[in-house]
Amino acid sequence: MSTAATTTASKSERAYQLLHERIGNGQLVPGYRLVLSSIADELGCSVVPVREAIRRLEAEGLVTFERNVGATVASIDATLYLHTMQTLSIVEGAATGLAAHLITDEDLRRARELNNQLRECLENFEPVRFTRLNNEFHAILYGRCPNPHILDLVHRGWNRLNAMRASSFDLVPGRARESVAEHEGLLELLEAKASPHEIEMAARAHRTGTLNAYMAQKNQSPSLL
Amino acid sequence: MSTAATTTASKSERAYQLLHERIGNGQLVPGYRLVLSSIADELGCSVVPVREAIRRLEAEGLVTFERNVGATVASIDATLYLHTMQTLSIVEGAATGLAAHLITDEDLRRARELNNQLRECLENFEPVRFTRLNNEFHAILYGRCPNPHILDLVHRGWNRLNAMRASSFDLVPGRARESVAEHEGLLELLEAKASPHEIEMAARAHRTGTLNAYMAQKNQSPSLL
DNA sequence: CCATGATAGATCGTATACGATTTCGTACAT
DNA sequence: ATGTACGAAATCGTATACGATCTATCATGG
Repeated sequence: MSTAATTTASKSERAYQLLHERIGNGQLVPGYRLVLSSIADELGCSVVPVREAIRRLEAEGLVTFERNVGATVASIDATLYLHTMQTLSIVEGAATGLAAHLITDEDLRRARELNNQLRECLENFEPVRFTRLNNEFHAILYGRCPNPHILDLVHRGWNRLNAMRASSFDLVPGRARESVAEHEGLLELLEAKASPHEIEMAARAHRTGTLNAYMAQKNQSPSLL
Repeated sequence: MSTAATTTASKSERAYQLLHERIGNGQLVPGYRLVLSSIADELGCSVVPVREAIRRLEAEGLVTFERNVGATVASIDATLYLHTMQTLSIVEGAATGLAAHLITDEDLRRARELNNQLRECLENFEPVRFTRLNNEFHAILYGRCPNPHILDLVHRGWNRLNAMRASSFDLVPGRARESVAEHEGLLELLEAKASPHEIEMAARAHRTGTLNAYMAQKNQSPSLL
């Protein structure tokens, strides 16, 4: 009956999505205390669905939960950031490598167009748009990965990283420019039909910010971090 | 007061662990219907904690859940098995590579001892013990990985795979023997202080069952599957 | 002034109850 | 005999209520 999107979403699902979005866009900063009853009141539901939503967020690492104490938005730590980024570099690299031989010319064309738009963002200093387009760019590169589990891990990693960046870790200015250049290198590898392994390692290195070093000394095996 | 282990574990935690174990050891076969009220009765608690436990299991991929219908132990599919194994190969490989430079001589000694015991299991045909010792062996190799997120992913992968094997996919007879030989190769790489990248790829190839092919043509970049 | 213990408040954990949805069996019409 | 409609049973989804546990505040003694 409803032409709009699923209006039959369960309340726990709505609670989950609301909190997920608010954590993702920085409305809920790390350390913020999530009180079940307050959230339930705001959503106009009881605490049971809210509890379930929070446990799901906990499973994704977006909130921490302590028995009889409560939930707080996961706080950030340089080590945590590093670990998350490292994990993402591995799974996203693998996804990109697995997707490489399935990517279409149209995908590559769109990716190249996005990368040009990223350049514009750099010149006009549009960090928000940059982040969005950057996500789109990478989503194209790994999107054809035929293994849904790996794609799921990539999304989880992005979510965690996103939650972190929105709060305190923001783009390192110089890094963004470097990133766009690295994208170019990735596109060239893909267009040249390089081996999946080489593409995987390049995508991984891009995340770890050492693609250039990798390209310079690619005969030597690259360190993981 | 209680000298025994944590008696204060929440009921949802107990429900989770019970179901997790039963799925892991094959008591609950894929396709089995998990009815909240029945489990609640058996555990002597209400349905709310059971529901939470089941959603956790769902998040790990051990059960599937359908709104207003119920939960069933995740059924197995050759594709699902392949995807799970592939994911595990990637994250476990990465974990092993990251752990390589932290592994101790004592670790290697124990690993070698375990591998010898695995050989005994082969000769005496002890598949159950083989599986247990095999898990221990790999746990030693990747155990020193300093990134807890990656370790978590490895454990999730093992759990899913374990749930599958216990039910219908069992050890391929010939593969077990091959596996022990590949362990030997891994140990040699570790003892020789090979590069993390090389160890990562060897560990990954071991999972995908193609270490030998990899060793034979290791100049060429190995395909991911 | 500081340490310690008790009390009150806040919050979580779970039991119970009831409504919503699905599924399955049965009767009926074709 | 087969397909369909209807109704009952089963099961999930969530609201509400109450007990358990933690935290913070404050009084008391050193």
